[in-house]
Amino acid sequence: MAKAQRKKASKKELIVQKAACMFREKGFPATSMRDLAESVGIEAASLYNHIQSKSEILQEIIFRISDDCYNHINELDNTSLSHLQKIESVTRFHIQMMLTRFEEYHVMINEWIHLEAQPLADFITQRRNYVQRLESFISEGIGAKEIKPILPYVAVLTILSAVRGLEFWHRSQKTYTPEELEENMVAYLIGGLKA
Amino acid sequence: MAKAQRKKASKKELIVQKAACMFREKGFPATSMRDLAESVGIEAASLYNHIQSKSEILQEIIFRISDDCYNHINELDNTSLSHLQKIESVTRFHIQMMLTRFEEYHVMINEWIHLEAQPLADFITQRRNYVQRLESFISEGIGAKEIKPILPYVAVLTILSAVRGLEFWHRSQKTYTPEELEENMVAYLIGGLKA
DNA sequence: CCTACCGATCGGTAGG
DNA sequence: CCTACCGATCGGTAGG
Repeated sequence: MAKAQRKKASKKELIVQKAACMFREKGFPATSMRDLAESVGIEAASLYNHIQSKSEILQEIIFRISDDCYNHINELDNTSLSHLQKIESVTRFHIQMMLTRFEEYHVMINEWIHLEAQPLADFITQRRNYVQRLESFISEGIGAKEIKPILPYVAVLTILSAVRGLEFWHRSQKTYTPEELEENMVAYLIGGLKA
Repeated sequence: MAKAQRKKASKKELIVQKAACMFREKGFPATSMRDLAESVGIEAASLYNHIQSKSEILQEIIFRISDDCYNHINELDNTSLSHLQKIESVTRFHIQMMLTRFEEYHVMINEWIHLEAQPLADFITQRRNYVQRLESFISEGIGAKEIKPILPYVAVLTILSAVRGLEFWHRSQKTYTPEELEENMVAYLIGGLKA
């Protein structure tokens, strides 16, 4: 890769990171390109040398995370984990996303409505698909008597939403360690599923 | 109450209801007063005969719901419910809020960041207070051996966030009944706490 | 409740 | 990467 390209790519990367922070703090519509430019350290007009549009930035943030989630469950197919262990793995994965890639994950979860028509449709399809695959882990686990009878749909929504609660820890900071939070939440959510 | 006042109050009510719908759909910053006026059926300027400002509407929506939540746990003090039963009652209360007062509850949960400085500070204080009182239900329940040992903070965040998952049911609509959702979620969240 | 309009700010472009 | 600037739209007010 040529030096100029590398430099450009890393500047774009900086813009995307700063944008994730600001979109999380204030929301996508309430973040102006001028605010963003200031936090990057350039003029608003100069942003457009690195990105196409405001909404392109949102797309990048969201689909990077969403693709990572999708890849994670794909990899589970090649393992010999039980159905319950797969659900546990997904739960831990989301908890870690929330704890270590807080800004981007938060933006995906809270700002996806502001995607433009086509990416929005793609996102919704991808998420529905994702939820359905998790539901099948649950229902197969119930069939195998690993998991208590429960509506798989409710179990999946509960797990995926519960993780959002860690947002508040991220705000208040430091009273508990990330490990404590993860272990307690896993014990609650996975323990509650065990047959 | 004079007839003119009653009429005015109900018009304001209509504005607040329509605003709740639109804030939920598009978010507070992305909803313009012109959009809102159109959905009410008047000109944008005329809105200001009934309300003071855009942010006053947001405040009304949020504090109505938030006060109702707060009142609900206050009433629990006068009951002889066990600690676990109190947590169950709170869980059901939030599930019902999500199912029956969807727009306003959703706005409270997702748009509170857009409150102005003073109401924002009030909201954060009230919510922290609320969370702490729920934590004490949990820790007393653990002390009384009604509830499994768990970090009360994690249990409370998990329950309150889990309810947010029902947002997606509200979107997709009708595959399951509200009762099924409530009973399944309560079985999962409360069942998972039982000692 | 409307018409007319305010200053501010938005996302984005031209041209260098 | 900047200066200069575009048309559009924002929340809100004046005056009737």
